[in-house]
Amino acid sequence: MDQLLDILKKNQLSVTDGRKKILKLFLKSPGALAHADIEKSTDIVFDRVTVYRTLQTFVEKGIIHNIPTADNSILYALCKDNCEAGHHHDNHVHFICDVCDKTICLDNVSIPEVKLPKGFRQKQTDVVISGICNECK
Amino acid sequence: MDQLLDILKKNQLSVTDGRKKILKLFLKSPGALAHADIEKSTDIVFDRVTVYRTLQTFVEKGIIHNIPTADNSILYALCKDNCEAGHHHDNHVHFICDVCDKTICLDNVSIPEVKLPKGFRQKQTDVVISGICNECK
DNA sequence: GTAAATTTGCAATAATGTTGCAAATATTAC
DNA sequence: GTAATATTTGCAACATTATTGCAAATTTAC
Repeated sequence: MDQLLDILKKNQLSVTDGRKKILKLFLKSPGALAHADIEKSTDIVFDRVTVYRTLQTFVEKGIIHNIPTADNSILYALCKDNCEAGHHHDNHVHFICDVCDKTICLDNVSIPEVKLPKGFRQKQTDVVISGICNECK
Repeated sequence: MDQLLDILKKNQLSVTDGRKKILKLFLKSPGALAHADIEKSTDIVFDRVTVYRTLQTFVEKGIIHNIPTADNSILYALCKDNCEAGHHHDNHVHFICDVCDKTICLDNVSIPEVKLPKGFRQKQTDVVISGICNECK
């Protein structure tokens, strides 16, 4: 059965063309996507606003998560199965290639423990590594 | 002697009111600053463009560095002494408080080693932890 | 001090993100 | 399938954030 429908229905979302196409993009893409990437994708001819709202919905439902970047861009990537709405268990490292500029989720590399000073309570840890990826070198 | 002048001259920058005031803000601030923080600061009455260019110059010279965030904001923080132009040795953890929304450089918490898959070459590692800081709890 | 180099502010422009509302589409009940 | 209801989409307008060129002002070097 169709994976797209499956994901959307599991999250109690109406199945629309926009959501299907954007979700398909994520499933096809090896790395993370910026809003601009999605808008520029020739497959998708939807309004800017629709893209914004779709991404927002997907984040709320836990289908995708956003990745911290040092520049001002917001990147989104698919969440693994164990993400629920509002609860992201996104404990892998993100890699940004300086050459091809792509962001890749290193699902196999887990985030190391970090001990914080007294009084700090830790909720989420993001690790972003930049350098040269395995395709560019 | 004046610390501000010292830093600016070491980096071969003209000493101007704007640069002095913005640099002073960073020296006073315990954590990281967003562009908006700097603009809103009552001390500074410079044009937006000047703030943008000053921050850009400071980053290029290695005086400040930017911090990755999961939302769209860009945060800047002072670099420690061992940063050179273009080469940031910014190996500490950044903490973002969910309550007061401040970003703090945890200079004492160093970044753990992360082993990458074959073919990846690592240049910089950023760790951003969010939660509740020692003042809000 | 003066000349040369740099920096600043203004204006215009571009890019990015948000909101309200009517039209279009999807879902539910039958 | 069709009708009623709920949701989503696109448009328009607007708000925020970022960038560029150029003349005026400031800083530096002499």
